[in-house]
Amino acid sequence: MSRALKTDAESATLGAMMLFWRDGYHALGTRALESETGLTRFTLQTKYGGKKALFLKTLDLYLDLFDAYMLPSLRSGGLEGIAAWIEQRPVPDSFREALRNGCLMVNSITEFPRDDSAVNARADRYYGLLRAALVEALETARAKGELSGQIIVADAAEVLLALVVALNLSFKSKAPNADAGRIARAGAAMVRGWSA
Amino acid sequence: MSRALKTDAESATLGAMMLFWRDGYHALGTRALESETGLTRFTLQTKYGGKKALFLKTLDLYLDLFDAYMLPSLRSGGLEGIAAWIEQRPVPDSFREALRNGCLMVNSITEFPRDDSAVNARADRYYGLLRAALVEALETARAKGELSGQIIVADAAEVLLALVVALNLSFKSKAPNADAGRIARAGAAMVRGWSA
DNA sequence: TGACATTCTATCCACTCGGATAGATAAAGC
DNA sequence: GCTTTATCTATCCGAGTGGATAGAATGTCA
Repeated sequence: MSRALKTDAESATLGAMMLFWRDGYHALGTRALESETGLTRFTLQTKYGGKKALFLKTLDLYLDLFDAYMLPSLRSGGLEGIAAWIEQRPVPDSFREALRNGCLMVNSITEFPRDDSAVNARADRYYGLLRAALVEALETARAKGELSGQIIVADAAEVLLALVVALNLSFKSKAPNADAGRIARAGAAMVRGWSA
Repeated sequence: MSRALKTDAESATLGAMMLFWRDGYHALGTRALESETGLTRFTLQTKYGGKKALFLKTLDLYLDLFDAYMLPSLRSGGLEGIAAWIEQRPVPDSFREALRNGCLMVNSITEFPRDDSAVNARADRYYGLLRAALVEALETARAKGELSGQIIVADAAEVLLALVVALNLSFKSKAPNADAGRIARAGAAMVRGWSA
């Protein structure tokens, strides 16, 4: 029974994610959401619970994809793997263009009030995932004997965490001084300098 | 001739800056701007040229203050000065609370489209100011003989630039994993590890 | 084929947005 | 004290917001 949806839930959420990523939450209207994803405003209310609820769903999807596609190659590559990951993040081709809009999570942290607990919960997951992956990557490098004894894994992971976040921000800007390549090259050089 | 303004231009711009800083551009309406700063919506149009123009003015003011109050102590402090600056940014008391909303420039980069040239011009200045101050600080440290010969100033400055940007982002979030202190301590430790 | 459940289409709603305008008001110069 | 000039107050505007709803359309199952 029941009439078919114009767009299945998966592709609607993915399309919405790309739009929120590009425009931000406030700047994207429900009518644009409707015309660009095939999602109906009626369905947005009855099935997704409104704009904000759908947005949080897209944030969750974003983090799922981040965890599934970006982090694995970081975790296992050793020291040179970390450096290479920073220089050229392993982004699926379909996301290459979207990444020019920075990181949906970073963008969302700045766009919502400091005490938005729903967004903070996602931010917590984001930082947690990234930090854990960096720690794992560094510990793998240490186990392989690649890492200088002077390097403290926990501290190095924090510095790399900051580096990744800053890269995500500089992607969003066209300002020449915000050139991401410049930051990435310096970061990769730093990592290579950590070798034993 | 002419009636007096309810609020002088300087305090109106400063007040508007704090509000944009706290709420973001889209989330702050002209009516809230009016009631919280004393600025009149009439004056906003006739003297400032509308909401966006005023916003850009507050961005310029923000960068002026950043240059005048935050960067000098960074430039001149030597290696330990850099580490201390990262751990405890020299923020005037009146801005302590506002800084919980992150950095107005960082927030603005994420909030506006990638090709907003007016915002990009300010972002370019921000990155330029910060990078130059970091380079100067590191070169001062080198001149004093404090800096290890293995450290390349240009690369180290990029890493510190990323660290500062990431700190500004983590201020904005209440997520436990985004704790700024954690990042700052690791960054300061890294800087101290650069000593000769 | 007809009953039923669900979505779609098309409005409608109350509200807010940034901006514009007209008449009242206040300060300075003559 | 009157004129002049700029700002204030109050209102209005058209457009857009997220959300709600009623009737038409569509798909499944008995």
